[in-house]
Amino acid sequence: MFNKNVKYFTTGEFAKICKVNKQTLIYYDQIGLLSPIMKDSKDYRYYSITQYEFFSVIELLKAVGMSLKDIQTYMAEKSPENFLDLMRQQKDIVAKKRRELEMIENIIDVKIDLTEEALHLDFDSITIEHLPEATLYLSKNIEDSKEEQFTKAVSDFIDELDRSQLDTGYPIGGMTRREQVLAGNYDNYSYLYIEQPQPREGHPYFKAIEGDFIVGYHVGLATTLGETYERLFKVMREKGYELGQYVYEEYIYDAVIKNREEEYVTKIMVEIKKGC
Amino acid sequence: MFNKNVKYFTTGEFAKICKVNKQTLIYYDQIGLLSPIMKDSKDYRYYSITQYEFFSVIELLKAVGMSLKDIQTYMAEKSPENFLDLMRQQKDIVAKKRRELEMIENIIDVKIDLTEEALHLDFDSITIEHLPEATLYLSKNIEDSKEEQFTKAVSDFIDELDRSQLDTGYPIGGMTRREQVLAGNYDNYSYLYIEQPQPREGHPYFKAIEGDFIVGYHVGLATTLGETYERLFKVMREKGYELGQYVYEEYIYDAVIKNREEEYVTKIMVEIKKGC
DNA sequence: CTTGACTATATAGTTACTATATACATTAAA
DNA sequence: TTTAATGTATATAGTAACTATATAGTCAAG
Repeated sequence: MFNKNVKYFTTGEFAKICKVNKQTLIYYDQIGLLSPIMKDSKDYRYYSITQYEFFSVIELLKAVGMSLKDIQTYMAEKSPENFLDLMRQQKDIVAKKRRELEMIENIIDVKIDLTEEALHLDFDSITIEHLPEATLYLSKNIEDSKEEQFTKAVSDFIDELDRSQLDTGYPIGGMTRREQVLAGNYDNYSYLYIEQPQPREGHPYFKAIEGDFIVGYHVGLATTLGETYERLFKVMREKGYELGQYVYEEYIYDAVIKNREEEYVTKIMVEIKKGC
Repeated sequence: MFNKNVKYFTTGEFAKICKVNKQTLIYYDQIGLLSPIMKDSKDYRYYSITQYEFFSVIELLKAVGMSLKDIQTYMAEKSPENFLDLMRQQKDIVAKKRRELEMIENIIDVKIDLTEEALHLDFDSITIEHLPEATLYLSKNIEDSKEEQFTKAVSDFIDELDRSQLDTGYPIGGMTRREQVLAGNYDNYSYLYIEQPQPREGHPYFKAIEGDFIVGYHVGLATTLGETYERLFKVMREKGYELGQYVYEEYIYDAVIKNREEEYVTKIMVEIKKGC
């Protein structure tokens, strides 16, 4: 829309308009993606303002993730129809990217909330809490699983989190069945789980029961988890409770937040019921 | 949350879980960003499942645009407080990125609409149309401007489009004042403009008047625009109209869509009024 | 006991710039 | 009018974050 074709921009001026490095324009010229409309006898480049519209489409296509090579391939076969096709494809791609960012925003919010909460916790405390019903997405049953089975189950679980966008930012936890806990096998999980604060249709969710829990924190290596379990059970017995169906374990501080394994913090939630 | 520390993943298995190339994990190990929890005597790498949480945070930070170096810098100084700070920063960055993508989605929609419309146009037709009021964002006045002034004005205009997110995907057009058109100076624009279908507060917009226009299309180089203007004026006179305040020019097909300049199409909208 | 699938390292290639070195051109100030 | 600053150019090297390839050692199954 500028027929003032007499008026040209030098490489520096055009780079400033485009908000890129001058070298980038020279590079685009070299690879033949965007060449100046004119070169003078001294090989000085001159760009016309019509080329800005061209440049801004390149930027658009770059922003949606197209490679310069693919952009070039399109530019070699320009037509209104091809442009329409391209735009329609990119529309879907960019919508997907936008939704991904929205998911990341949610995950970040969850991480902020969880970390803020963790900062106010007293890791020495053992409390009896009434927890509301929670929706959990579970892995396959992994109780007594062998190495390959466990590996496969974890792999499948994480695959599904990715595929179905079930990664909410909440930690991945482990549920251990009452009988295993009583036998001292704290690390023989029945399921892995991840909390779903906004459960969606079409997934087989597990509803963690609403009820009373003894909640405590284990600071240190997983190998010494037994000590914390003993402390919890002591309180449980003192208060006249019996072990419920499941015990839940989640990392509060892990390798993402703490350097040394001895500083990792595990939250343990023991389902309890009044002894008869 | 997995104290089944006995169960390890080989590089290949872990790469599959993380959905990355095996070489990428080796690379991360080399730069010290994410090293396996264990190496055996044959230098085989073994990852524990706790490292997946770590990996997924790396992915999150990468997704919001952090460099591996910056991620590494954070990881060297981990603490709940630093993690919180980091997440709060990233929250804003990712929100900005999301809004950018939303803008791109809008631009793509506009480009699709405009291109679809263009496909149904008859470029030989000359029509008299009643156009509704339109909101335009204008450049500085560039009538009779010298080369540097013009360059500066264009540069400032485009800067402002970027800064204030006024790039709607509509073409940048040129408005020429009646007197210049009458004198045959079709290329002496008074203003550049871009249409704003959803005008926002706080900008000095120009309201293109609602009224009758002669609309025609010029196929070919801008240097021959005069011919099309003559055809338009002929129709104008025949129908007993007089030239209104401004003439508007926009590219329908430009370098983004057509290869050869002779195929470019310019839409010309001539404001008209009934002769007295 | 060999075959196929895995592991490792080392090195080179890739993309899209970005920086640097060197040389020539233009412009503004002394 | 010369000189200094700023601009242009090319050529080449460096960068980030992989990715591919070549070569060699390891392991488990038939």
